[in-house]
Amino acid sequence: MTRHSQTEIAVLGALSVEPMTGYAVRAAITETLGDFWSESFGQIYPTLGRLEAVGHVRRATTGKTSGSKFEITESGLARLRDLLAEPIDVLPPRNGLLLRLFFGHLLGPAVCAQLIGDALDRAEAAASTYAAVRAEILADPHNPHAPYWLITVTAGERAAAAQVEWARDALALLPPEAASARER
Amino acid sequence: MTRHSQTEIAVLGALSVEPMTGYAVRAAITETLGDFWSESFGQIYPTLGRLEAVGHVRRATTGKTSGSKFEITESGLARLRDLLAEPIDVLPPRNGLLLRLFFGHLLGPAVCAQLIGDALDRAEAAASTYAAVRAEILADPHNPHAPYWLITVTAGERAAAAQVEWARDALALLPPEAASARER
DNA sequence: AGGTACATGTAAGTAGTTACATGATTAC
DNA sequence: GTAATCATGTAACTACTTACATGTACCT
Repeated sequence: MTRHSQTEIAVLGALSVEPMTGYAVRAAITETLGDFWSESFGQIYPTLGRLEAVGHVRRATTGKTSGSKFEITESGLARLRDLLAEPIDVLPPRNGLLLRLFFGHLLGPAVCAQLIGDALDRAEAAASTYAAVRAEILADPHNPHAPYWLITVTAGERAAAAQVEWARDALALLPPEAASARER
Repeated sequence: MTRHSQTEIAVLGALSVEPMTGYAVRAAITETLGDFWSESFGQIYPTLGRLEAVGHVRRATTGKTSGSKFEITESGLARLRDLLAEPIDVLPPRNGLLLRLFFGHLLGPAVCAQLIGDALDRAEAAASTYAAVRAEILADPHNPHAPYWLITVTAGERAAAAQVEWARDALALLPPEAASARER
């Protein structure tokens, strides 16, 4: 059972919204999907090449000598629908923060407090950006994607809020510094 | 900047709690850290071999002919402390569910409702198991790991609760079936 | 003219999974 | 005796990242 790349979904998905260069695909993914997806150039260009070879994507030259816009073809759109309908290939979880905290006894309360505090800051920062994204989506009510994009933003908001609450819980749960600062 | 494996942390961490066989390391990781970490045999045994070669782990033969208990050495414990203190190597996010929902317009509300419903079920199931884990930790109040393990359980509880809330939000946000069942 | 952003790609390497092979021990 | 579980490993493969190489377009 070979696991297959979901990169194709992200690339075809980006091109389904609007034709763009590979460079712009990368920018679109990091800016728009950045909170729950990521791709590097080393993945995007080979993927575009393969998609072009099988006709799921077409290269429309721009006026300029460098760069070309990629646009999705009918078969590419069909392929995207198929891929979206396939079962989700769940990655094994790998949460480095929780792994460290699980062995936090060896690390000591002070270092753990630092780790949790950093996570709290990141979560608060994330939470504050979602409001802006939400407003942006609501500004274009005719976009048929809007309800779905609101669903993903909501996921980000809920997750960030939960992280903030957890971080406060966690700081309260830490043992007092003196008690276990230095034990083997 | 080569990224280095955090597998070593998980393996040394497991052995720091108690000496055990490689097989048991795998079991301990999937059972205890399963919600936020995972390792396969293909990673564990080579890692144990490398750790043994540099003396961070020692093979204590059991009475039986097959299998041997691995135990962490002093240098292994020092190594673990170092690794735990290193900056967390964050994996790029890859959430297949949100990726699909972001392009949910192409998938249609019915399929999306199914995806969200499945996620809701999984989150509710996860939430119900955390209570048992919490009780287990609280049953052994002398364990110095207890506060840290409670912190990780709390993370799981908060995340699961947030998922449940999000799923309900999301189902409410989905456009009515007729509106976008079949377009473009 | 020089710097920054745009644009496309490749090469090398890591981390990880799955599947396979093999055997010992335990429980029934 | 046989099936399930315990136990240790290896081989093949995939996905992915980073770093490099190369060049164009635009702005000042």
